[in-house]
Amino acid sequence: MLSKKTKYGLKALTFIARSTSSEPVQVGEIAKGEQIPQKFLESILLALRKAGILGSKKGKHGGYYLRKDPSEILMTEVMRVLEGPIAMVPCVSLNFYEKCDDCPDEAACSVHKLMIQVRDSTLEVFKNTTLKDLSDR
Amino acid sequence: MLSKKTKYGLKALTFIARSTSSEPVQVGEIAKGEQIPQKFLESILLALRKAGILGSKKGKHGGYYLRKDPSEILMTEVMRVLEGPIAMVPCVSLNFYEKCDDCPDEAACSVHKLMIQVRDSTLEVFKNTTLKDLSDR
DNA sequence: GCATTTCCTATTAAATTGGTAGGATTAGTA
DNA sequence: TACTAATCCTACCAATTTAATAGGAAATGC
Repeated sequence: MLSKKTKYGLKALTFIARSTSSEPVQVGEIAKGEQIPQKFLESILLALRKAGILGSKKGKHGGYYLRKDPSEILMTEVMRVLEGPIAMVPCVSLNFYEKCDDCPDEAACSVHKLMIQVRDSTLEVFKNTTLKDLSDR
Repeated sequence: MLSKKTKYGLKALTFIARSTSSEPVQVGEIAKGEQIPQKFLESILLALRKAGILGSKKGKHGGYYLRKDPSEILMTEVMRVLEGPIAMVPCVSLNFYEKCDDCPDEAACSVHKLMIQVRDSTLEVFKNTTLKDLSDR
């Protein structure tokens, strides 16, 4: 299940990408426009900034802005920041690999093989979708 | 993240599919062979039985058996029983559809479009994988 | 120097997950 | 018929995660 955090994060990024103003977009605006609890949204945007996807400016006329063109922001990157690993099990994760404690032999594990296929097909979608695709109507 | 329930369930089904005996497979055997807490496994197999994937026999020499040939048991069916909806958001779920409370217009929602693609690509994998594929080594 | 905004830490309530406990029910067998 | 071995069923519990809230520190612009 997609977390609210991710859902809110994607909506916020789309909102920012659609902004025509030259000034940064403020959390309050996004929260109001997308019906997201403001304080919760703050923490999400902060995470996106720490990951290098967003930039920010403090104080009056401050806010958040994209660090790259929407067409260069891949869903792989965004989803990993917001939702974490794309794989459904750590033992098939490319970026967050961890061995299962229970599985003696990964190559022989039936779940393993299936989850690799799911990972690859999901990855294919995220790799071919950018923020621009989301924000174009 | 894949739940332990699903992981255990898949391993148990594979175990049963690989059994050569003509007698049903007992929970205790599976629990021991796959390192799964027995009581937890009981509840999982019960769910699979109620969904019609497994059959059971009580008493001495009782246990669980497959209701269909492994090659006819699709992952779509199994995953829906164990993990629930395949879609990451209820508003794109084919079998468990629910409207989002926050989204005024589904067609315009940027998250919606992305999640439909993820659902379809995952579905494609599950639709083309059977229990036989998991249990073949 | 004051208002406005992001930034940071801590706390909390609710839901979910993973597992346990205990016994009822059913089927085979001596 | 009594006993044993298995599934079946209900309830409960602990740990974790999620979704949020609270309160203020730090920076910026006027």
